[in-house]
Amino acid sequence: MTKSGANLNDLAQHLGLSKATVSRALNGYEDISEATKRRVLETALELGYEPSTSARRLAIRQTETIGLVLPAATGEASGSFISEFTASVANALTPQGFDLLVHSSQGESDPVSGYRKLVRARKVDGFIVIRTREQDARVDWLLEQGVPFVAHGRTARANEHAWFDIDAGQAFYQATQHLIALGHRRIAMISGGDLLYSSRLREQGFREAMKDSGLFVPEHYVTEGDLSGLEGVRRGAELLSAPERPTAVLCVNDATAFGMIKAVRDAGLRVPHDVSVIGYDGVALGELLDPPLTTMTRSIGESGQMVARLLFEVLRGASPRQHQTLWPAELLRRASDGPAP
Amino acid sequence: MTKSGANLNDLAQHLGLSKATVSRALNGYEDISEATKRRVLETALELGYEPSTSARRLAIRQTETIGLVLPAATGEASGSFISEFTASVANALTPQGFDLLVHSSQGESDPVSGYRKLVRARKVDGFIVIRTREQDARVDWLLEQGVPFVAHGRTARANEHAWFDIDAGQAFYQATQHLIALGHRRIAMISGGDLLYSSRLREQGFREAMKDSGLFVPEHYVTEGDLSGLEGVRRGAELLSAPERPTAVLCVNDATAFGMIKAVRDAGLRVPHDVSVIGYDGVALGELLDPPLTTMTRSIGESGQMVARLLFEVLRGASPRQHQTLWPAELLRRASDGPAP
DNA sequence: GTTGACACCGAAACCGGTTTCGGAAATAGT
DNA sequence: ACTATTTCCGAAACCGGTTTCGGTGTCAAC
Repeated sequence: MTKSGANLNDLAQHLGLSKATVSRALNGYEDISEATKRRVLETALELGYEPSTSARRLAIRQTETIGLVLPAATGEASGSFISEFTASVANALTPQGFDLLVHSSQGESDPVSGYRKLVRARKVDGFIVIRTREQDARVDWLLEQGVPFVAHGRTARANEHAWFDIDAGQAFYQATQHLIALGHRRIAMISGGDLLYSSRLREQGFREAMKDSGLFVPEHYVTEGDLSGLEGVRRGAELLSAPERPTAVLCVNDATAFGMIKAVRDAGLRVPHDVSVIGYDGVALGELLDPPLTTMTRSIGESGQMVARLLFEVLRGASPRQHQTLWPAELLRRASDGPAP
Repeated sequence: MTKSGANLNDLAQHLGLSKATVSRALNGYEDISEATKRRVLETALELGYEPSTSARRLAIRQTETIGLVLPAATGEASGSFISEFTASVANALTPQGFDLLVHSSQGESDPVSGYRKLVRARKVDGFIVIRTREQDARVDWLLEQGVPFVAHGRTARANEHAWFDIDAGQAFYQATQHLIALGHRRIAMISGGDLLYSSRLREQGFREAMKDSGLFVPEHYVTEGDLSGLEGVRRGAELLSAPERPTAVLCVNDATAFGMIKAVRDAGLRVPHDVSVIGYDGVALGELLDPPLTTMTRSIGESGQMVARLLFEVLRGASPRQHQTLWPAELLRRASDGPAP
């Protein structure tokens, strides 16, 4: 892997200058004359010189790398989110000379162990934490260790760390209002439990909207899936066989909504004629469903960029308190919602 | 990031030994007595010593990192593939002490530039190349530079490099035979053009099976999508409005198949009663469709592990010729295929 | 009592950059 | 003309490991 010949020493000798001067010239220091700077740049180009990243990292005591550890149980549900998010983060890192190190914590029972490994080996300067939970062991540990990071999603300790989040609670509030405006009264929700803090917040958004409209939510109208389509089918079937069948069901994510739609079909009913269904995520496949899924969404790519930007601020030493960003989601109305029967 | 105190020097002094001895003790060299080895290990543990990865990488002239550059136009179609594949690769790399560096080539017109950057900066020891095309500029360049890599998927130069691939051609051959056995004669296919070499191979598998059964494939029966669901809808609509409407359609991937199913529905027909549809990929959401999608598949996680394993062989200096692996795919029969009308 | 082999360990070079500190030359100030 | 600044560059230390090459000390062999 060291076929490219020229290192800093070669370059310096070739120029009749010292390593120090060449290094500073290449890094644009002010105390090098314009003339030599130019000369150095030219010769560097000519010799095809490129600094060794390993040497650089050792010298500057930074890795210029940020870590992303993929959660263990990342079902198909969040597949496209993860790939798109990863790509956009990597993309935002590149212009700053940073790399993205992806680690997987499959097969490890402890969600923190991946982080611990990377920190102890000093392989990264900071982390991006995704799919946050309300009580998040990873966040606890990073906070305790004082490792820089920004979370995509809030936690119970959101006021202590930098985060970026989509205001899914607000989105569910509005979606609920939307359904109410369509005449629905018996509205249910398939939540995602504690797998995702956002799941609870979505639930709260739904509950508040109902309360604000003076509508009652029976106990069994809020049920907990696991963000998967299969659970959507099961929970959906339960909801539909309940004594007072709901006329609309909000789903914590699109995968669950797909399952819900299947459950409606299995029950011999139709969407949205008998039951309206709304999801969250905006996966492209929703467009192809029968009917096309109404959902809530926000550009994943923009989220990734935003998170990366926040992380740079944090690395620069900014207080996390000033780097907590909430963006609204939009209701993408397709055809799985309609007036109450 | 250098809060952890002990480095090799500290450790050596603390032990009254030299750096060299301590280093060799930690790396299990034979010329260190068992007694001191033990002593070193213990003290290292006690002091919480962990070698600096940056220093190590500089010294051994290796990065112990492999690069994965995400293709620019990776639509939602391959989202879950990429995330799952990435995770499994990262997972397989960890036990060997290797890291996965993910780079994105969004916004860059040249598919090679990402690779060039990583190689010049000496940030990786090798690459994993995904979504290969028949004429693949990335493979050409890596071959030319002599950079170690293994491809997930074949190319026109498959005999020159290491690769791992699923035998999708064979899978399509069998799927076609399966449809023929069900009585279908007018079978069409929505291909993926040159975006993916595998797409052509799938097409060939289909064509051969037809030929081997003495069936004719009209010109317009093989049409080219772009692997997206939307194109599936469009191409599907075209196929259905053709004079001799096909009774079965093979789709290059599941996303396209989803689109095809929608096209059938839009045309007022039913799957599989009027038209059978078969996809490829085995995405979980296919299970929730109406009807559940018949598809071809092979574990993505196993593929990732296999690719990683091959890469280690290549890095060890093995000839690429001995590291070309083809695995069969399986037909996952759900409910979108049936007897010819 | 040498000698040779062997088991263990240390000094120092090296990997390839960055950074501190100071010195020489050129310029400005009086 | 002589000092005081600047301007520009070099020597050397440093980052934290690995590796080469010897150099002891011990023990068996002769």
